[in-house]
Amino acid sequence: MFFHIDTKSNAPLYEQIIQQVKEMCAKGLLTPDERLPSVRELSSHMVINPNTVSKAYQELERQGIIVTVRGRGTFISKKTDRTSDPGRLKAIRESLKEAVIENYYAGYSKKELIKLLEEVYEEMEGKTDEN
Amino acid sequence: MFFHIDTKSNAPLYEQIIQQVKEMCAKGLLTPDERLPSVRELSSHMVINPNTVSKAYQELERQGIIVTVRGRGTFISKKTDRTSDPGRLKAIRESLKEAVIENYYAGYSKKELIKLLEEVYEEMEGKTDEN
Amino acid sequence: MFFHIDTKSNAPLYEQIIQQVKEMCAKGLLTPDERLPSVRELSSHMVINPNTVSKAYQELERQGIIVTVRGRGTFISKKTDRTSDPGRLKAIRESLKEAVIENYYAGYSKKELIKLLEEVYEEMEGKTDEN
Amino acid sequence: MFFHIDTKSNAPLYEQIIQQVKEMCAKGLLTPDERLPSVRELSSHMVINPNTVSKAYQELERQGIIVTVRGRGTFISKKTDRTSDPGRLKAIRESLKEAVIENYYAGYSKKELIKLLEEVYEEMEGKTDEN
DNA sequence: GTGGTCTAGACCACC
DNA sequence: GTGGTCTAGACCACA
Repeated sequence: MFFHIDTKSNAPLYEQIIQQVKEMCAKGLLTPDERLPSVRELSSHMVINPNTVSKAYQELERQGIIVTVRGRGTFISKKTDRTSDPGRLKAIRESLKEAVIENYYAGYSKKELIKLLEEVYEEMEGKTDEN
Repeated sequence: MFFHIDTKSNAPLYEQIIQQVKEMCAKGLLTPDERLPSVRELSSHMVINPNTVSKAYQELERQGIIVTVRGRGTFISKKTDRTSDPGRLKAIRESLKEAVIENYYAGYSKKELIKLLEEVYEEMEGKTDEN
Repeated sequence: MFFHIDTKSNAPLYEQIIQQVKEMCAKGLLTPDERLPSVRELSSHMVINPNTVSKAYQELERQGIIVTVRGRGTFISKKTDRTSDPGRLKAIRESLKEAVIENYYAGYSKKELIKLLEEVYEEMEGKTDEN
Repeated sequence: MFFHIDTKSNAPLYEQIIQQVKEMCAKGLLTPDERLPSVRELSSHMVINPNTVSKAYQELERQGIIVTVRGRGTFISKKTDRTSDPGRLKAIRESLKEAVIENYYAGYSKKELIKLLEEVYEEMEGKTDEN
C-alpha cells in the first residue's frame, strides 16, 4: 500500500500509520467498506515489523475507524458505525491550541492563521461535504 | 509557581513544562525579562526532580524562548532575541492538519472549525495586538 | 569503539564525545549511514554513564550530524540531510579569532599561522575532495 | 573601561574579560606598561561582581599577560617578560582544528577557510609586525 | 544563591 | 535489542 514512513520522525511508526489511515479517510482516498491490506501484506511491503502494523490496526479499531472481520480482513467503518467520541472535541481544541501558540512565536496574525487553516482544510478535502 | 502536571498524560513531564511556559508567554502571563522560578524552586514546588525542570529549561533556551544568566537565574527572552525558526510554520501546519482530521471524525463543518479556532485564539490572547 | 576521554580536560564528557564524533566524520572515519555504537555499548566501553552518552547523541542529532532510528540505533546523517546552520560561519570565525590571538602571544607570523592551518587541515582530511 | 559582556553567552564572565584583554593587546589597543583599571573601578563600571574581575586578572597574570604591582595597580606586561608557554602552540592547533571541523560542516573549501583566516587576522592586527 | 554535569539505577515505549 | 524519561543524590563552576 501507499504509506510513507519517516524513520527520522520522532513519532512512533504505528502512530504514523494510524495518522495516515485517518488522513486518507478524511481525504476520501479510503472509503467505507474498503478493504485494507492485511497485517502481513502491509508489513512486508513497508519492511517493518508485523507487530507494529498490528498495533496500529488495533488502535484504529479501538477508535472505531476500522473493523476487522475474522477470516475476511479489515475494512474501513461506515460513518454511521463510528462512535462519536466526546473526547474528539477536546483533541481538536488541543491541536488548535498548539497551533495558536506556535503561531504566536511565528509572529503571524490571527487572519493569517485562519487563512492557513483554510488552506490546510482544502488540501485535505476530497469529497467531504462542502460547507 | 503556576504549573500543573498531568500524570495521566503520555507527554513527558519536561514537555508539559515547556508547553506551559510557551502558553503563558503567548497569553501574556509571562513577559520579556520576567524571571522564571529557579530550577530548585520549581522542582520542589512541583515535586519533581530538578533534572527534569532543567531539561525543560534547556530546551526552552534552545528554542530561544528563555535565556539563562549564569548564577542569576532564567528569564523570558525579549521578542527581538527570538530566532525565527523556519520550521515553525511547518509545525503550525502540522497541528492544523491534525485538527482538520479530527474535525472530520467529529463531523463539524469548516465554518464550525474556524469558529473553534477563533475561540481558542481569543482564550489565549491577553493584550496582544488585535488583528 | 574508538573514543578516548581526557579526564584532565575541563570540557564535559559529553562535549568530548560530540567533538570526537564530528572529528571522525570530518576525517571520513565515520561515513553516512554508518551505525554508531549503541548508548549502552559505548557507555560500558568508555566506563561512563549511559545518560552521558545519550546526552551527547541527542545534541549531535540536534546539530543534524546523526539520526536516531527508534529501536534500531543511531546513524551518521547523509550530507544532504544536514541543516545548514547559519551560525556555523560565526563559530568558524570565533575559532579562528582565538587562534589568531593565541598566535600573537606565541609570536608566529601570519604566514606561519596559515601554514599551521594547512597542516591541521591536511591531518584532518581523509579522502574528502581536495580544493 | 571598554569591555562588553554578553550575559547570554555560555562563556563565563571572567573568561570573556580575559579574552577581551588579550584581544585588545593583540589589536594594539592595549600597549605594554599601560595601566588597567583597578578591580573595583572595572567591576563597578561593568556592574559585575568584583570577584569576577579579580579572577580574570589573576588568570591573566598567571598567563603573563599582565603584572600587578602592589599599591600601584595592574599593567600590561612587556613583551620580553612574557613566558613563552609551550602549550600555546597546542592551543593554536586546537582552535584551528575546531575551525576545520566546523568548516567541514559548513561546506567551505580549504581556500575559503584560509581566506577567512586572513580576514580575521587583518581585522585583528593593529601595529603588530607585518609579515 | 544559580545552573551544569555526572552517576547509578529504574522503568517504559518502540521495534 | 534500541533509545527516552525520570528519580535521587552528588559535586562543581559561576556570580
